[in-house]
Amino acid sequence: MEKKRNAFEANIAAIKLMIEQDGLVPGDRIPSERELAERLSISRPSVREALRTLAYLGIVETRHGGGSFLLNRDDHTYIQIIAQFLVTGDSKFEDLAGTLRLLEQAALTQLDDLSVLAPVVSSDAAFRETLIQTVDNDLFERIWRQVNAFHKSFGQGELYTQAEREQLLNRP
Amino acid sequence: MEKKRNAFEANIAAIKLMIEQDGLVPGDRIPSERELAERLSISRPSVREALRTLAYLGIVETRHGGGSFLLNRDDHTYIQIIAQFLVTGDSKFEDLAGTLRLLEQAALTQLDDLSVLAPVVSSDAAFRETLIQTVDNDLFERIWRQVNAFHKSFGQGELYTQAEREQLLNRP
DNA sequence: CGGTGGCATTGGTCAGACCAATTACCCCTT
DNA sequence: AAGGGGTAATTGGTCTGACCAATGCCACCG
Repeated sequence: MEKKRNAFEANIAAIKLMIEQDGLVPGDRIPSERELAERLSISRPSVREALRTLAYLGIVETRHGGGSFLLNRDDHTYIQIIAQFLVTGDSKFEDLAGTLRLLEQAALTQLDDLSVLAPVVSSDAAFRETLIQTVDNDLFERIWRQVNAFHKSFGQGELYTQAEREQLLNRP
Repeated sequence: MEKKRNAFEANIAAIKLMIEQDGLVPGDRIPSERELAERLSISRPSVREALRTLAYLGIVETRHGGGSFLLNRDDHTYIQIIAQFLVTGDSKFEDLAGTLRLLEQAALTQLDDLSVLAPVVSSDAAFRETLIQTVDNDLFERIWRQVNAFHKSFGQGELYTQAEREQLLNRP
């Protein structure tokens, strides 16, 4: 019952919970701001503060006069938006590349048949995409995809050179 | 110039620009909501919608009665936000355990000196915690921590048996 | 039957008010 | 003069109500 402390975040959680309980799926329209305010017993400005944050994170989309809609999880743009604030993020950029290498290294140790990678060894993106999909773990794949999107938002090129990719296929 | 399209995002950009132009550094106090509204020629509710989003992303912190302060970028709570959305909803439980194993497998391949793990081989939690820390990658560690927390919330016990942990130390 | 204009709905923005927490400041005591 | 305490000003938190702007629905008209 820690009520008073985080009313704002509680409102965000309440809206997300309501979306869940109403069984809304991506593309569905969510209740109007006025209806949300009434159902949650909060004011419309409070609803809006939560809704704008969700919209900024790319979880919902609002159309003037039309309503608010639940977006696909893959449409989330918050990573690019957050990256906008990381003007001095060079030190953390190494974390991104390092994490990607770790994730892909893990996938590689799981892989028995390396032949599936041979056709895509010439493309960095396709090579890594294929590698991750061999794991067949939805959560793992989502994590990789988000980190990769974050990494790409910094405008970097290939993660491995062609020679590195070929070497990875011969090692294990 | 700028279109009417995205007044909200324009407000966020304007606040960010003002922070830059005022030469504010992490820890500094930013102008009050009322002053921001006046300087940007927008209403206080509009200022609040932008500020609340920045606060949710961990870029600023607001203290009731005290003001709003610029946070250190190294806090990067945005990673927590990203992780929070990665590990919500329909993640299958077996994906959680599988992802943890993958992450720890990746850490293991990076580790040269296995002796640091010997003292903690008797404890599943300590073993895995120590293993992750050897990577020295903040983003990687946070991702692991979030997945592990979610896994624990399902009330599961040890991820590896004692025999499995000892085997991991002898393999490479 | 199709187009179209009006009206209800919904998001966008604003002004003002009041409460709650914090901070600043002045005055009194020592 | 220095320190402490209490009060007023400042600031964020929330709400009410209002009006504008964009959209969508639907009855009406051609």
